[in-house]
Amino acid sequence: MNTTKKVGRPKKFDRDQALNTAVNVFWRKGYDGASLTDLTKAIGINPPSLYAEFGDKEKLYRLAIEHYASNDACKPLVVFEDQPQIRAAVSEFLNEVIVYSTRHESGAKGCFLSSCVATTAGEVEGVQSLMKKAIESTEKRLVARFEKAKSEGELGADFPSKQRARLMFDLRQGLVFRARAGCSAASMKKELERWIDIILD
Amino acid sequence: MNTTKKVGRPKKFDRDQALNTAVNVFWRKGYDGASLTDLTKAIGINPPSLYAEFGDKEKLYRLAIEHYASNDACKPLVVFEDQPQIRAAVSEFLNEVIVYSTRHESGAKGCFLSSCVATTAGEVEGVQSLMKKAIESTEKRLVARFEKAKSEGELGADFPSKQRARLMFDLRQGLVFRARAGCSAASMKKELERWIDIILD
DNA sequence: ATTATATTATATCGATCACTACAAAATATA
DNA sequence: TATATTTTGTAGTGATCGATATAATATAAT
Repeated sequence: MNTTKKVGRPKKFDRDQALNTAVNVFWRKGYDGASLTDLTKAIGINPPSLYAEFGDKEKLYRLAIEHYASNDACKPLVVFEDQPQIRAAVSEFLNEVIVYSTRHESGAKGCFLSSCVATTAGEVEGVQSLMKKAIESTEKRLVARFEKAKSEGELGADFPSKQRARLMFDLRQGLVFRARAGCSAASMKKELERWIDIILD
Repeated sequence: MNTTKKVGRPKKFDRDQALNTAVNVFWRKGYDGASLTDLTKAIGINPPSLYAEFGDKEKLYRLAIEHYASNDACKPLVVFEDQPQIRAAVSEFLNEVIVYSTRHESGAKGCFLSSCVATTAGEVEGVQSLMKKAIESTEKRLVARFEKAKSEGELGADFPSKQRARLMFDLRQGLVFRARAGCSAASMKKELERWIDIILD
């Protein structure tokens, strides 16, 4: 009864797709580097439509961050949760980090949060707390996967899930930083096996 | 014979100090977020002086990056090289990373390269290669310190210096990212002992 | 058909951006 | 003292920034 057609001229854009496009533009150019012209042209709408839908540039930016953080835009996490074997999960997580930070659809390298949003943490209101939330939420999911492996007997009962989740997450930052600097996927995959050992003990 | 006084009105600023100030401004606001007004006011000069000395904003930015990378502005590296014992060196390196990424004179959190310059890697010409150079130069110095410890018998002859240098460097990115997100120094120091073990085997 | 509603596209707004022309000021040299 | 040289401070430049007022357009309801 509420999914029926609405009165008035129909929108010519999809909100989620627009947010996804906005993420990609911000990812490539940064918050200050991305102009309203960049954003509206990429989304395919005119400024008034953008302002009616998202408020202003700052609000759009925060919405883009939330969209990225919530929408499984960070594929490595999904892979990590879905792999049935824990060692394969860790391996695929790190592999996927390398893939998505070197070949993302946005054309940008690295990670949206750590290679781009981080710059605005002290400048744009609310960004720092969004970053912290994203970190906590990600670590929580990493820990949960380790705990699942423990309950299934894949990992010992004394396996320090929280510690290893943090370790894996921090190592990830190194990879996406290298990717942003232009390091090749191949060069980053070299040490991967050793890292898996370290993470799983 | 060439350190004598120069003809013409004397400059009222020091080039190195100006570059240091520029680093701090860029660190806080990012490349696009830092306006010429921000920069000239912080340095204490007028726009024409800045342009005569540094060319333009983009060139100043690249010079600031080089200044930061070359001038031991990254204190953890210096500490790592100076500590006589290798375990203390690793410990002090990580400790110093946490200190300088949470309490820097610029007022900004994180690391200039990974929390700020990274954003402009695909946008400002030459930045990506400067980042890569900084990574390679840093890793070379880390490796050299490990090799020194090997030659002094502190580490076994089979210690994989290159691998551990990369590991330590990548873990560092995690710390500075957390710092940028507002994580406290105390919360980051918790896992530190474990990390030292991992790095030194 | 007419009306109400919602989104569109056009054409801008003042403010700020990076940058510079110009002349006064401060030094060394002649 | 006079001249050459260099940097300074003032006062702007056109361009682009984020954001909007206005009116045309496209739908549903009457």
